Amino acid sequence: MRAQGRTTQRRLGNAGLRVFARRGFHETRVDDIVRAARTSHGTFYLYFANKEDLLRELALKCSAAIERLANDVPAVGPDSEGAAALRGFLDAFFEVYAHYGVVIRAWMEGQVTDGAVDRLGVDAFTHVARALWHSLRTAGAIHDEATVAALMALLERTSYAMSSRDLGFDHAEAIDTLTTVVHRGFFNGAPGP
Amino acid sequence: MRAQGRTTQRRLGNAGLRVFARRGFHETRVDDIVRAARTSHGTFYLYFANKEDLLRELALKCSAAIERLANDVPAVGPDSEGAAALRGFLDAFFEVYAHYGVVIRAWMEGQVTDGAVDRLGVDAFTHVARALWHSLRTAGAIHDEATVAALMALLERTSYAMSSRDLGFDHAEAIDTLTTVVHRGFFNGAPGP
Amino acid sequence: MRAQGRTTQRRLGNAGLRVFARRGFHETRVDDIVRAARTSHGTFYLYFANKEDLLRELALKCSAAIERLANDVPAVGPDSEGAAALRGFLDAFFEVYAHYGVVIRAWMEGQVTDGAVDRLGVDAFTHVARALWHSLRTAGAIHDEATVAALMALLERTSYAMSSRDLGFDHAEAIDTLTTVVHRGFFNGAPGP
Amino acid sequence: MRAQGRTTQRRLGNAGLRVFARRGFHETRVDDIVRAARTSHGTFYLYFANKEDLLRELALKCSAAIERLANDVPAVGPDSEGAAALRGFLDAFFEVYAHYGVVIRAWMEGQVTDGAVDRLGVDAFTHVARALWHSLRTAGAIHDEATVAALMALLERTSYAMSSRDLGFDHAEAIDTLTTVVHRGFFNGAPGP
DNA sequence: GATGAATGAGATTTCATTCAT
DNA sequence: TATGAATGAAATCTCATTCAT
Repeated sequence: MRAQGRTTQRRLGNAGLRVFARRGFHETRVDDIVRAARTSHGTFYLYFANKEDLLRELALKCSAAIERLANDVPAVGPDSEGAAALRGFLDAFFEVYAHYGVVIRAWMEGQVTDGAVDRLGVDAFTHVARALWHSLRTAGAIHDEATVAALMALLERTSYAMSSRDLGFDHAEAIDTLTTVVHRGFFNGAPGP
Repeated sequence: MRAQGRTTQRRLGNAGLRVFARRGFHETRVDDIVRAARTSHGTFYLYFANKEDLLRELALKCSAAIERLANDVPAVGPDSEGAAALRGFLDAFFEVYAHYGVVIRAWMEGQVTDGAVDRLGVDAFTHVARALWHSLRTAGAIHDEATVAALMALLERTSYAMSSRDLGFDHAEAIDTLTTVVHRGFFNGAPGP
Repeated sequence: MRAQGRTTQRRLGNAGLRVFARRGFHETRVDDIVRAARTSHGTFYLYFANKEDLLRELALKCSAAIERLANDVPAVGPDSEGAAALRGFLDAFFEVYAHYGVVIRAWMEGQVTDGAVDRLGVDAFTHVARALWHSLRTAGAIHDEATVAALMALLERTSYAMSSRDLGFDHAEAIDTLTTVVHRGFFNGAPGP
Repeated sequence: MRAQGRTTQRRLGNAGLRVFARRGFHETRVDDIVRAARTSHGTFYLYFANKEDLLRELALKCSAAIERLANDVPAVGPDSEGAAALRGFLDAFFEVYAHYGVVIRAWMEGQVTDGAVDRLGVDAFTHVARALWHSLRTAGAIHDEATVAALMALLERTSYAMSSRDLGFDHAEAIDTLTTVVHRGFFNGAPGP
């Protein structure tokens, strides 16, 4: 594949991400994607075996991004410095979600049927969870499985809400509050001034 | 419509809930529903204009169930009695979610296109959120909008995880832990012994 | 069949005529008819074998009405008295058409598949044509087959136009003019004053 | 759309005209059309939104043909030369009707639901009527609205009869007679020898 | 006599995918 | 490498007709 081909493939990938986000995976027609990418049906099938294959490719990129997140889980101390570190991580988390939200949801709803790729996603999230577990333990906080699951849930759900529906509150402020809540509720953060 | 008709309609509604839950709304074929309800295509279209219309009807019932939840948000004190009250509410919340999870997800993904019904759902969740806000205030805890949103997110996301994927942990135990986390993290609950 | 039954049957017949006229035979649903007759599907099939059967019944009544027309074709002299006689006939013709137009059209379009009934219609129109032929001959006018066909066509087509589309001209005036045209063009009527 | 596509679309249009003529619009199944055009269901819906849309396209062509007729209405003198000119026009009129009869009937029965296209048809016929009005006036004959309407009716109805049912008389002879009748009855044509 | 529920054959329509150019 | 045309399997939906009550 040469430069032109790679460009076309990338254009299709981006178009897919855009249209999936707007319409949802199932409601998206191949026709929508090729129109958004300003190319043709024939071309789409030149680069992807089918609609799911495109999702799979996007899922691969997404899992890589999540793995990077896992490596960036910081140590979170009880003081304001810990809160800042936590906040940086939450920022990064939401960033990934804003970009790959659809893919993540498709994942969670079991629409990624390729077992290997599905596994990659589960693994990536597991790594984030494990990193959080370590961080919680380091902080001397409760760190059993359920707590970690609850923390993950909180992050995912909030990300989803922030990326999909405009809930009428300020983005930065929301992260601030969430940081506080997570810091105190999960990481034994000290009550603020 | 007579008794027999009402029965059939109810049977179709229940079948829909079952099949939607198993297959997801988009993947469900009208054929699946009528087979599950042991009736015919024609009969389905006698009672519902189409698949979406069935979802709409289910959404109506669901919003009523959520409204009932909103009325049952208890006062949550810092002691173990408060924790027990909270736990009761969480139980009820998960119950509704286990029953109507698909509908709620369809709602959140914007598949309920009837504006009026969509509004009912938003309203119902808003009422729950407002009731939680009151309860947080009564408990003397942080109760700004973002905190409430985060709490709602935690409940929803955990409910989803518990109703859809078997995460390999015990149901009752999970609610226990969640109760503790929410009690301490959101309601100023006293640290356990 | 007792009085109540006959009433119901008549109600269905009238409803059919009404709905056929509004929607056309093919576009009419049995459902439309029973709703218009304020009765039920089951009842409809109590009195008619199917939708076509209703059309057949209406066609029977219609052919009787047309036969009566055939018997009322007057002698048409060249003077104003002849014109008056002609006008009376045209009035009657339009009357029948206004009532049974749909049935006649269904006939002409071959939607009455019962051969015997179709024949009744053809016969009835043939009788009218033959009566007109006699009248033309009596008047000393051209009276070959094609002329009669053309005259019939003129009557039918005008009736159709008058019964279906509002062409923005006055009904009575239209019959006056048509009387003049037919009188002069077909019956050797004397030019007016 | 490229050459191949245009060919296929035209093939479908012609097939539609053929099948509509044979079966009638309502009785025609999309299946009949694609079989006649030797193509597939999918292809049909590639070029037309549905059966009505095809009718609409045909109606567009038809209205153009009728507009051409309107421009070809000749002056009709009282002598045999006038009769010949009239005959030429009637020939053209029947030609159009033989080709587009179904469409015209569908029009008159209100099956063309697109208001704009319906309007085109009404306009086209109005133009023919207006041209006939001019011609009648030029000939010094009665030329009020109703007379023109009657003349139009005669032409349409005869065309319909000639194109749809074999009435057992000779085509050419029928036009001859009609020419005579119209010439004398409407255009003040001189009585023949 | 009357009813509304149920049916299923058949029609319409969609859309992922293949193919010839 | 790119394209638009073509396909047909599968889905949705309609509605005349039958039937149990």
